[in-house]
Amino acid sequence: MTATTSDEGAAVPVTIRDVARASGVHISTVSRTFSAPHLVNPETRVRVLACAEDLGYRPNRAARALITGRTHNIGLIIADIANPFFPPLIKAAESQARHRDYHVFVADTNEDPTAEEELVHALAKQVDGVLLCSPRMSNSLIEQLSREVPLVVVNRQVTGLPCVLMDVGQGARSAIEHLVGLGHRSIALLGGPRSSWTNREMRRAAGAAARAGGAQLTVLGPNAPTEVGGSAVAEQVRRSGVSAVLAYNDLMAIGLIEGLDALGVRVPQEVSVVGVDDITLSRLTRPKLTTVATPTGAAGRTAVDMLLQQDIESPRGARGSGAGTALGVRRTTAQVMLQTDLVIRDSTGPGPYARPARPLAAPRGPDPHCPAGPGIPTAATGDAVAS
Amino acid sequence: MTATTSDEGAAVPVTIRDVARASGVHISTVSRTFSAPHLVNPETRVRVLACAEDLGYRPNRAARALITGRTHNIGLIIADIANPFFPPLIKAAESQARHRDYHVFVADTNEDPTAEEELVHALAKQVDGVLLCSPRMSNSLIEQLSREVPLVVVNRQVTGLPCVLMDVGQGARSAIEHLVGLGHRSIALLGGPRSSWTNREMRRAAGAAARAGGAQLTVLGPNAPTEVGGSAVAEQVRRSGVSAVLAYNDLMAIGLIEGLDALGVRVPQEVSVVGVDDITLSRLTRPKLTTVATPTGAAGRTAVDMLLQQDIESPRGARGSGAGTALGVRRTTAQVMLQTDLVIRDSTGPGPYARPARPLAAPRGPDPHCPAGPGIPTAATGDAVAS
DNA sequence: CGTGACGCTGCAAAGGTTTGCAATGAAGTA
DNA sequence: TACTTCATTGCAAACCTTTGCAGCGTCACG
Repeated sequence: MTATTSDEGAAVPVTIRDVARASGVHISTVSRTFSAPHLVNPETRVRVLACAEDLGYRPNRAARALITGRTHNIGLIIADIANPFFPPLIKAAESQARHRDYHVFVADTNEDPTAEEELVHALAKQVDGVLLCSPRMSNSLIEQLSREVPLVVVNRQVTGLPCVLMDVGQGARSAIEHLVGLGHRSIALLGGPRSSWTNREMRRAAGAAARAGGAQLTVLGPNAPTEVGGSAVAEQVRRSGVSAVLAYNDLMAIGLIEGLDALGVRVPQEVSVVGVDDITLSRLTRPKLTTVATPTGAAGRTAVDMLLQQDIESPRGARGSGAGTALGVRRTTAQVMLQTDLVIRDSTGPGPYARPARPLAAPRGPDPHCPAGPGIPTAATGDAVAS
Repeated sequence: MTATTSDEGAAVPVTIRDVARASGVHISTVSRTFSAPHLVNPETRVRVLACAEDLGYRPNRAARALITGRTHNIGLIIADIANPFFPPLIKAAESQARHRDYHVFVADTNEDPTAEEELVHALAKQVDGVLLCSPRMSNSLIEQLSREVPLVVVNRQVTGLPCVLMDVGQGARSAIEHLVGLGHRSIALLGGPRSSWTNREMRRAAGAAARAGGAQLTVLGPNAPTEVGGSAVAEQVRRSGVSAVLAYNDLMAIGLIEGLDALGVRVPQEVSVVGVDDITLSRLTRPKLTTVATPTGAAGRTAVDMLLQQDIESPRGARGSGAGTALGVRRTTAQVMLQTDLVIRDSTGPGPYARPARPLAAPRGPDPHCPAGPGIPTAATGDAVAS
């Protein structure tokens, strides 16, 4: 009869001390049995393990963290869990973390910069590092927070901090070239949140690509990066008279298509629409969405790797004179840029300046209006990855 | 010059002790300044707060948790974050928790019962309680785990534990009655995961309703509760010759519609499809999905409330002789059942035994085959909540 | 037989915070 | 004046674990 575990209800929390008492050894031996098994006699070890099992002992991770300075948790701060862009990233990060014996805690900020900051503070001491995904707060605040807890930023470039980026610039360029190749010369860009790095990148790249292709780009926004954000601008898109739209986001693209549909504007017959992300949903709506696929899974994995690598090379343990949770010297500050891919489906079609479908034996002569800038490398158009 | 906060890089973690030194009081006074302000002299308080602000002090929640036994965190274990059913629940839970000064940590299990168990253990000491959403593990295991950490179960009935349930039985009944009312007599039920409580409830209720309505119910499954799970059974649905399908889930319903489409079977002209959940997506696909709306937001809020209530009434603090983290005496064991609602959209239409569209002045006489069970309260059919 | 090495274990401090209790001093009451 | 009350603060134990150091016994080697 040691620490009685009453079988019904209310279990008394069993600590390392109970196990020590039960197995007749010192608590340090029990501790070592779990954290440094090779240091304890095999016989003792099995006895201790048996007692622990018997009592249902589980090490208190909070107490352990207090002294080691390592929680074996990582935090994942997400702008909006409801955006289907994120779950694949979350799952990839989780699986990668699990392989390294880490747990992931996800927190949602509702696109609110204040919530972001508060969450970083709240997580700081309970995790070994934080992945900041598509943050909405300022770069300077991010830098400041990075002094409190190791940070890896996803979808945002912050100098001096490790970042995982997706090449949406390249993606936007491909999309514009695709549209230009289809004969569109008047294109709208549906902007996302103002504080989004992705948004700025797309704008820059799309502008340049349009200029190079002899097309005119109208920027509409900023808008909420959701379906309603997209459907809300449908009227504006129609009035603007463009024949094609590149949306910040698949969700917005889908919302826009809905909105246009409600206005009696057909996609892609009257307006072509391209999204970004290639969320699962984009394959399920009609028309299926042409979109720029982003490597979300790879981003999650990479981000976790970078965070853990950074943790490992820094001093572990908060013992001694102090520099606590893995801060300090020489942090990896690598910035990784991942490729994106244009996936052509059914929401894009020939525009007003389109050349005839079959280059040879064309029924109608080539469109005289087409000023098709000479050297545009019109990326794969007809025969691409179409679903 | 007290604890120097080197401005570039590597900040030394500042503790309560630093603040005490800086403001010339004992650490206990600093502690009280934060956790029991009314106990300290206003003048002292402002001085301490100023120093704390100055040094950038933040209480170490892990250490605090170690002694109070309260982390002010709650864990949220989710079967599959990628299922759009969950985000609204997560967000509602988060917002409710935030109001009560709690943080929510979300973890995804990939529908894996083992991961579920492991996650509960990992979370146990780092949160004050766990919300188990649509768990896949056994009831007995859940009961056992509930001895380690306060638990609230969502979408599963476990006797002796607080549960938040959605009345999918009622939902399935309404759906079947709707279909029967439309003239369907041969209906399939697309089952979900075997270990799902919702699945069993639906099966039971749908079976009863079909019997009452004089229709025949074929159960197909179990299946993965995803689009691919749905599209995978399209062929089987076609072969079975049913004219209507009730799917476990909107995702499956949408997948099924896709799959049928690929086989050239049109919805709702040839087969009617009803989903469950009313995820945002169900309004965006064509045809728009008829579905049983579940109150996910309410479920999230209620679950958090029940958990916190349970925490509050139990002994706080792990001081004294012990019953530690909020276990014990008289836990609330309420089981809440939330209403569901049938939302009729475009994926359901008249079946083979349909009565003519206009009851009066019918062009064709009433179908002689229709054995329409006398007293079926065919819930709102034509003029319902249609989008 | 003495010495050193080694394997195993115990001791105690440390990590950052909370909190019951006691001490201090001032104000109020009799 | 003596005694009580009250507000404020300090003291130190406690939470659970890890870990450097030292002690002990055993064994091998010289």
